[in-house]
Amino acid sequence: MQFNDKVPIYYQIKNVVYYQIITGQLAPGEQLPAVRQVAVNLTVNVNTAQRALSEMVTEGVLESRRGRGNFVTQDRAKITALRHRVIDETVNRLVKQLRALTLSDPEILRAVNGSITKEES
Amino acid sequence: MQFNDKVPIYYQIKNVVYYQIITGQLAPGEQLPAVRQVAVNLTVNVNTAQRALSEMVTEGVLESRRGRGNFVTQDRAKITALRHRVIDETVNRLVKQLRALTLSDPEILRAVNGSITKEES
Amino acid sequence: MQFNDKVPIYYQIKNVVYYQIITGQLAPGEQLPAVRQVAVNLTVNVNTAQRALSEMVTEGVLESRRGRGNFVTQDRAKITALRHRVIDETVNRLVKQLRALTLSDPEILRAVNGSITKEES
Amino acid sequence: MQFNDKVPIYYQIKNVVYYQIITGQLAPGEQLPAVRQVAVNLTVNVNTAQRALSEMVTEGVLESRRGRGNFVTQDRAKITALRHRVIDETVNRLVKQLRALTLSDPEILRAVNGSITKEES
DNA sequence: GTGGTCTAGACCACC
DNA sequence: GTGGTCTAGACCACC
Repeated sequence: MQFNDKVPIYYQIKNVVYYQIITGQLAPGEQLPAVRQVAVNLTVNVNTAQRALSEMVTEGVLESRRGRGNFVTQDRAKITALRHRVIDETVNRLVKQLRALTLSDPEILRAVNGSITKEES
Repeated sequence: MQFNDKVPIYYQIKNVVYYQIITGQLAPGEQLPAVRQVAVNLTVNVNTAQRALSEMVTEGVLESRRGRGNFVTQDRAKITALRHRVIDETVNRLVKQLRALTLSDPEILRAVNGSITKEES
Repeated sequence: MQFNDKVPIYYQIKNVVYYQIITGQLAPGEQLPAVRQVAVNLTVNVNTAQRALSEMVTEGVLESRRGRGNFVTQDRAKITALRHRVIDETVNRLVKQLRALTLSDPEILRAVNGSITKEES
Repeated sequence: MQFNDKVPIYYQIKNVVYYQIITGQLAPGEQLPAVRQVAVNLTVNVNTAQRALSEMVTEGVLESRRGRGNFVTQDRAKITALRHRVIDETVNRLVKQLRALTLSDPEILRAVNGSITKEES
């Protein structure tokens, strides 16, 4: 009997920022709060916040301007690609979970369709 | 900026057991490890494990036989109902996430369909 | 030879609150005293009081507003259902006791009728 | 907010013995276990057990034979009277509770009738 | 051995 | 301030 998925914190931070960029809460070119501020906001170690941000810089989602701060990329194509990547990961995770629940592929489709059709979801 | 999943531990435990029951790793009528054993296995306090199990007893998913232990219900209908409940919650959570990613309903369906069709997921 | 009622304390607390809600001493939507206050009033541990209240939240009899307090449900149908549930349990317990006292069903009815008719009860 | 009914222990003991006599588990003339034994069985103080028994002796339900022990009365009329007394108290208590739950007298009768009619009670 | 309940005390999240 | 969760440790009932 195992549980504790233990998604690393820096990974969770990345996802939060991803969502904000995809939904436009963080616009292209917009400046992010200072790393130290991010760390305080999330009650997280500065190094953890730094790791999350620097990985996103590597990915090209963020741009780091030395001494100025971190900024959302202005490259719309990169944001679109990010959106597709996050969607894919989300959907794949779900499909995996549903298959683990012994659902066949047609049943999965029907379940998703049912959830969409309902108004209250 | 918020993240902290903060899914209570007892809730996570419930989900692990749910999965084991739904997938048949825990068969109907099968005995669970003793509460204290569950607590040790998950490095969790006995009360926390107890809470998870006793809630599942209330739900009818488990049966508690005083002084004997906890057992998976023998009532197949309850297990089926549990499976549907867990599936619903899983799918609804996904749909919510995808909508948050600004996906329209047809896009959601297409995305799920795409994920299923791919072999490597 | 067994006796020890051993009705758990949290269960007794629930019953007290049930009565207050059913009789209207606690009106729909009314706020309950803080959990810690309830615990002090009943000279009971906070966790015990918390357990009683949170079970009633699960049942839908109470509503918990995080950081604000616990409130009686505004849903009159739930209160009516609660009243019926408590009545049923009370009556069933009695009938069981009377049958244990070797009363036949007609004798039970006659006894209840007699008790009602008397003025001094 | 009050609860703790606090039915005195000696009173609870009396009720247990009453039931045993009424249902015939303790036959007329039958000897009861020694007071010290009763106390041990119920994990109760000897004085408490003694009080329960001596009150029942006063009531004529039990007979104490010095140096021999306590015995159920042989007088059937007393047992019958006891049965009626216990029934009356039980029924009156119920009626009181149901009235507290804002039930009218006809509703009480209907509720009891309903409970009797159901097979599963 | 098993589960069920309770207390004491802590820490967190939301307000 | 409010409720929610968790740990540590105890004691009881049933087996």
